[in-house]
Amino acid sequence: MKVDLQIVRREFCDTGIGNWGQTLAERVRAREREPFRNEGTPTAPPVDVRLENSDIGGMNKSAPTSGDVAKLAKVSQSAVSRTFTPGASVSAETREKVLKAARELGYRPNALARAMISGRSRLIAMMVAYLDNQFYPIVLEKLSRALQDQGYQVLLFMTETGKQDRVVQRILEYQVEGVVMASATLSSTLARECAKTGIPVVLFNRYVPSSPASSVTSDNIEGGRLLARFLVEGGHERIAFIAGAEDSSTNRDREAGFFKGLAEHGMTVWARAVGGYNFEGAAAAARELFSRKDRPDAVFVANDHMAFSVMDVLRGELDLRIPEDVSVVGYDDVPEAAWKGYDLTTISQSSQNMIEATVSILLEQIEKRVVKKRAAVVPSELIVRSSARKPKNS
Amino acid sequence: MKVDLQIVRREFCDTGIGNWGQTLAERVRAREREPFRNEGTPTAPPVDVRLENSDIGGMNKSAPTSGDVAKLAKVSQSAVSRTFTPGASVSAETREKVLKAARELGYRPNALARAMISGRSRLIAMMVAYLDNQFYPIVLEKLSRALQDQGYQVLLFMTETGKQDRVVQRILEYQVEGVVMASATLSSTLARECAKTGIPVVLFNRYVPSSPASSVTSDNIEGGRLLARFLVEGGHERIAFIAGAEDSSTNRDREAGFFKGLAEHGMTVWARAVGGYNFEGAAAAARELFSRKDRPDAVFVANDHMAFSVMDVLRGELDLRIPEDVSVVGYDDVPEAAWKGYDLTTISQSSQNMIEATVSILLEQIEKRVVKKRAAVVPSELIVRSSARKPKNS
DNA sequence: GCTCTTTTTGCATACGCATGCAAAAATTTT
DNA sequence: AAAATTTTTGCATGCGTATGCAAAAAGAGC
Repeated sequence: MKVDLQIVRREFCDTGIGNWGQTLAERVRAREREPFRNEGTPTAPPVDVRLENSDIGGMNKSAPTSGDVAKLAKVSQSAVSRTFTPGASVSAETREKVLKAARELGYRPNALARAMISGRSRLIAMMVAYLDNQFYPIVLEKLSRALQDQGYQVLLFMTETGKQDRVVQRILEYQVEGVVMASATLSSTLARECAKTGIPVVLFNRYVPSSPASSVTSDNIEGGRLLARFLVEGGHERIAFIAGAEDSSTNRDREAGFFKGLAEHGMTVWARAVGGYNFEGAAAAARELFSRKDRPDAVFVANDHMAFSVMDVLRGELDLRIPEDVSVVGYDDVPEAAWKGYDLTTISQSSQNMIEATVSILLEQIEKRVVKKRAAVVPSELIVRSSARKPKNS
Repeated sequence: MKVDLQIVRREFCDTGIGNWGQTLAERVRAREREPFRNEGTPTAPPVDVRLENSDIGGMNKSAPTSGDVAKLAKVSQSAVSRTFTPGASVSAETREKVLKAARELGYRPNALARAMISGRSRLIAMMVAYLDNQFYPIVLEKLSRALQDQGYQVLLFMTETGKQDRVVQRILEYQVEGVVMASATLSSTLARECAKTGIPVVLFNRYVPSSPASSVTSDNIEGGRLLARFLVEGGHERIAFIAGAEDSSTNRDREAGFFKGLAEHGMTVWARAVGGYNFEGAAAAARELFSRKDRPDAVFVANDHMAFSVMDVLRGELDLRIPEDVSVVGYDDVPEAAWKGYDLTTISQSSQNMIEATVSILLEQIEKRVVKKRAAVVPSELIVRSSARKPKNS
């Protein structure tokens, strides 16, 4: 077994020899005449490593088990298990023996077996519908890191409208200990299905009163109000709104707060269109709103992702200047909003805070084995940039 | 057991009552006076669902097993297993009985147990260092979808430089059947570590000659050449380069191809700086290159992500016009490159093709149980937009 | 030294499922 | 109708680990 491994490694070394620079030069030269090459030949000759039942010389090598370690360390399998279980009762002496043997064999506990026996998979499912709105990749990254730090892993599930049921089945088959549904447009019956099984579900950036699932949102209503006030105080008179997906709670709340905010200043919305939270929809909505005469002089686009599209249409197609002719504000404060090409005034919903709330809700419910509906609302903050005319006195 | 569930559900319904509109209005009103509220009280009273060892009335309810289904259907456990194993030998009659019982109990096969016994976890690890460069979220999304379609799931691992070893341990503990390392800056010894265990590893967007891991890249050398030619033919005379991470293969190849391309037209690079594939590094590099007199009239930035930052500095801080004063080209063709605020001329490395290659390499090696180094190179295509002066005759 | 308490250890079992094997049932052939 | 063949079924076992339990070992106190 050890010998086998050595052979394998020597093979790798043999074929991999040659320093980087030379290899690179070769590759450059090789491509000088033939510009494109699909599935190009590997620079180094392929290295074959046959595994599996070659039955030559007896046992197939496979990952060492706790039993193997036990045998080598001359202790029981339980001792090995306890060595790798924090808080279990092992003497320092046997622990050392076990660790030594484990190192020698390259032993790693099998997380799946552990999950089975202990009923704790340490897996959290993350359901996402799309990752092109930059808000979600960032959430995914932060959530994944936070959970990793707590000893959990993220199992990723991409959903498509229509196929969501099957995805939920898969999630449950994998015995995940919690579910984060991060998409504004996921069917809420899914959350109920999950909750039926007793695993905690967090609707991320979404709130459904009738659902048993917990939720984490920013204060979308307040965010909408802040934007309304900002635009009104900026002296705008024809203020429009471009909605996201109309059946999403984020859109409803942002819109409700926005309208409320307008009303508080004695105004109403000048025009409204629906962008569906996607790029093309937003562009179409912008064309619709701004090609009539009496066009709006300001527009709140329900999220940043759409706002970029709207700004492209306004400047590129309709020759309008931002913010001189039209003010544009968005929602989310994704990184691109700070890029100078857009410099978008927007509402920051702190992904950091939202992640922390999510993790804390999940872990609490997992550990206490109590699924309790919680709704965390993190504050919204107005981020003023240059895409909208500012109030005089601020 | 069934009764319990009913109770739980009724509780949910009771608290969740009230149509959306009313709830919304309430929430709006509730916030009129107190603008911000952290961890706000949930709109609906919390719903408690106690699970677990209440020991009242005997058994705890837990997920039904194949044994439970077998008992109800009056067949053996094997029959249940075979019903859920495609291609196994079951008569239509018993299959029906089993399915009926399964439906009745809400049975779902336990993927972890299945993985243990069959040795096939159907889990693929995806290692990523960061998701702020939009190229990677897109890859993650597409890869995840593609694998899902093949019956696999993606287990996500975020790595930080320094903590990578621990992450690899975790990956291996979860018995993943394959690993995709999607980051230009991952230590290559990790790939070797994985390969030692006999599971296929694909370096995504990275190539390491000395590593046993397979790789999928775009033709970075050719891409660099194409850009060089494009800039030269565009009449630029002082062409600069801003590198990414210097130890990454993407940067080396892009740079090598670019220099080669310049050389083919009798030119050499005018200036060079290092941006490290991150936003701030790129900005600093731009300031460095463009604040001396005799500033470049064109710059190739090693990826789009950095290019956006460079463009912001050029236009925002240095008051240069693009492309009139400076031409900028990037690499990757991330979605933002098409946004009108940047409209970046770049090289498209087709994530679609790269994903397909990745999946095909992985699945082939998983199924045949043979780990063989393969290096797929997908073609690079020049995408001409407006951020760089174009050649006269094209 | 001996008893009493605390810690350590190994045994045995269970987690939920897949699968080889042989018996049973169904089907085909003679 | 009996024999030969094919299909279906159940039994038993094992995947790799965690853990309750009782036996063994190690300390503590006298």
